[in-house]
Amino acid sequence: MRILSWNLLHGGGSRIERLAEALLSYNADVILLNEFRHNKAGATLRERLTDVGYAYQSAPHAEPRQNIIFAASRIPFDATTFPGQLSDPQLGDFTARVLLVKIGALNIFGVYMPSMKYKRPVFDFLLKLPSHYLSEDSLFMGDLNTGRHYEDEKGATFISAPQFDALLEQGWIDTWRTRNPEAREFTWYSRGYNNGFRLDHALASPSLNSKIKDAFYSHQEREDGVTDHSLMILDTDH
DNA sequence: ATGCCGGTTACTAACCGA
Repeated sequence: MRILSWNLLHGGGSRIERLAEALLSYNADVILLNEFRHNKAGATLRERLTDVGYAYQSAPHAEPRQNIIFAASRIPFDATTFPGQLSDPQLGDFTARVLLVKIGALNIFGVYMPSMKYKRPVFDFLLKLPSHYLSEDSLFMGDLNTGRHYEDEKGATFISAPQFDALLEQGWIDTWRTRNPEAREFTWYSRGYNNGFRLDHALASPSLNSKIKDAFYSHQEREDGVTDHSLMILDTDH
């Protein structure tokens, strides 16, 4: 099974045809998108996906201008979004940021992490998930908007790096890093900081990790200006 | 050192995103 994750940047807009073309070229079984929007570009993309067999699609309810998470699959799945659980006493409620795509015994949590302090309740939600997920075939995949200091960024600027590390300490496995321990690749580039950051990740449970044949990024589309993030692909034995 | 930028649109000002 091939699982693909990609951030469209503000729903895609006029770039949507280029995004669709690149997306479909990878022939993934399951597609997780960040910054999808329920607007014209979103509808165009859904049509393209439906046309080539992605009959199963899911996204939380949202206003057309909101950037949300979206999943499409050629294999039937059960979808669960997590909005209510993510309310925070200090930060308030916000749109669903986690979309569970359940395919048989495989739990794929598509994640679109907010920025800055708004990451905290979403990380807390992931950290407090029932422990059975870690012993099953499970995955957190998407734009986590963070990574490890000095490894996924040049310095130590990530706000939620301790929570990212806490997920790894729980036993979640950074599928790309464990296969590329010394590599330095980035999935987003800041012109302001003049630095690259690896923000897009796939964290797998041990049993799922043992079934992953390959975990890699494609940077070409980002370099060509199709969107501002690299895309990520996982190939599993499923 | 994130918006002063840059992309998007229930558009041409307001929103969102490292």
